[in-house]
Amino acid sequence: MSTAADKAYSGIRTLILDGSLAAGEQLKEEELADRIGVSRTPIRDALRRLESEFFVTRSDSQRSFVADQSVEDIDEIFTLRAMLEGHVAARAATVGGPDLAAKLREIVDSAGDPADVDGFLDHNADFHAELLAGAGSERLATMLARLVSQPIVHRTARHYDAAQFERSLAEHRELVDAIDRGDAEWARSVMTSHIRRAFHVFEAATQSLNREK
Amino acid sequence: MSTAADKAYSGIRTLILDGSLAAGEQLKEEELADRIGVSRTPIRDALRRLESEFFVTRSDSQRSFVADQSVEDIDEIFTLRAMLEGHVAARAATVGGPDLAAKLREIVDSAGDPADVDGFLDHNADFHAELLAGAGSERLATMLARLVSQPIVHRTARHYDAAQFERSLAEHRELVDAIDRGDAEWARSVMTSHIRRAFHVFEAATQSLNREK
DNA sequence: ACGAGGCGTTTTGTATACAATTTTTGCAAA
DNA sequence: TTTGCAAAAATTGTATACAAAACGCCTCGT
Repeated sequence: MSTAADKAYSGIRTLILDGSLAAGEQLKEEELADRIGVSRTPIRDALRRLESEFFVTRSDSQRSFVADQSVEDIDEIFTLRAMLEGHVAARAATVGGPDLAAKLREIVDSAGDPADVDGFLDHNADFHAELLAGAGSERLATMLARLVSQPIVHRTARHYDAAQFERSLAEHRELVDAIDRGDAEWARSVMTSHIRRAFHVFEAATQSLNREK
Repeated sequence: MSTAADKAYSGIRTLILDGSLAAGEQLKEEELADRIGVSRTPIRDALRRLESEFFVTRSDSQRSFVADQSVEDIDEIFTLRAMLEGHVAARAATVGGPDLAAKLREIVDSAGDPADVDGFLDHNADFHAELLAGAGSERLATMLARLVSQPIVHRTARHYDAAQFERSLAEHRELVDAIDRGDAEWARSVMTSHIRRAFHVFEAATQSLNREK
């Protein structure tokens, strides 16, 4: 977070995520520059980066807008994520083997109190990161990073109850078994279910939220 | 191609693809600026864009390098592409239906002389574009665009013989049938084979090329 | 009323100077 | 020789001024 470009990036990202900048709204470089306190140059950098992560879209004539994330969009994101992470799991099972399984098992076993949401999020992030490293595919890692916006993961986890945390852990354990045995298709299936289930938790939470209005 | 940024983008891209800039070589903004005849600002833009398309990577400390595309990298690209385009085909079959099939059939039927490589490439691009539009997923379209470097598609097609062009057309026709009937899994399978086969043509061509040395 | 075209305003694009950072170089001491 | 360190050089980051392009509004003609 040391450079102005990073400041611009996380600044704009935050403004979008907390709703200060509404979906569909136009992003004006100069206005953002004033608001964040840097010049237009790092703002432009940040906009390009946010564009690559689908937070911002550009019109045919280079104007930037806040991308809207409807439920359909989020469904699409989870679908793509399930596909890509399923592939990661399969690859990890093929190339990682028992060595990778051992490392992952260590992470799973160190999981703390299921009631601690932040602890779970850290553990979850560690697990997925180690798995991604184990699959050894740079491109895949980059594509996933661009696709998976952590705020969505966090919002999803905040709606987990104790049983769901347990289930998530159990899925991780099953995934480790699949990788230990080198069964790619098993690993893929477990991961796909894992992500799809997360989507439906998210969806249910969103709907109940909308009903409240 | 009207702006300086576009000029920088395609200029650098060309330098990479024709080998003037070797894989792993460092890209210096000022040097590129001199070489292409624009200032550093549009060069930086272009580098970010090329980075999002996996042509350029950046070190931990922001230096840019030409990404090397080994056979393993290309295998990975085709694998990811097969997965994503397979998904496009499945989605197109689900949401597009007979209407989309009719549009696609029109394109397939207008295919010209199989011996005309450029004609085939145009036809092929039209077909895949229409299919992508039919699937109606912005994010998927963007991800694919970033992943699929047209030069690789072109290089692959240059190694097709008449029988392979015919087979490619036949696969397109089968895909249209699958979409017409709304059979998502059929569509996915056809597309996956279509891409995997293209990979192996590319691979074979590359290997025979290496043997010549 | 309605569309075409022109003109001022707003917004993005580009060049350039300077600042900050990283890498390399050169030299001295162990 | 090797290591550590500091100065120099190379490279990227940032601000800013000006250029170019896009947009919106208004008028004018039909």
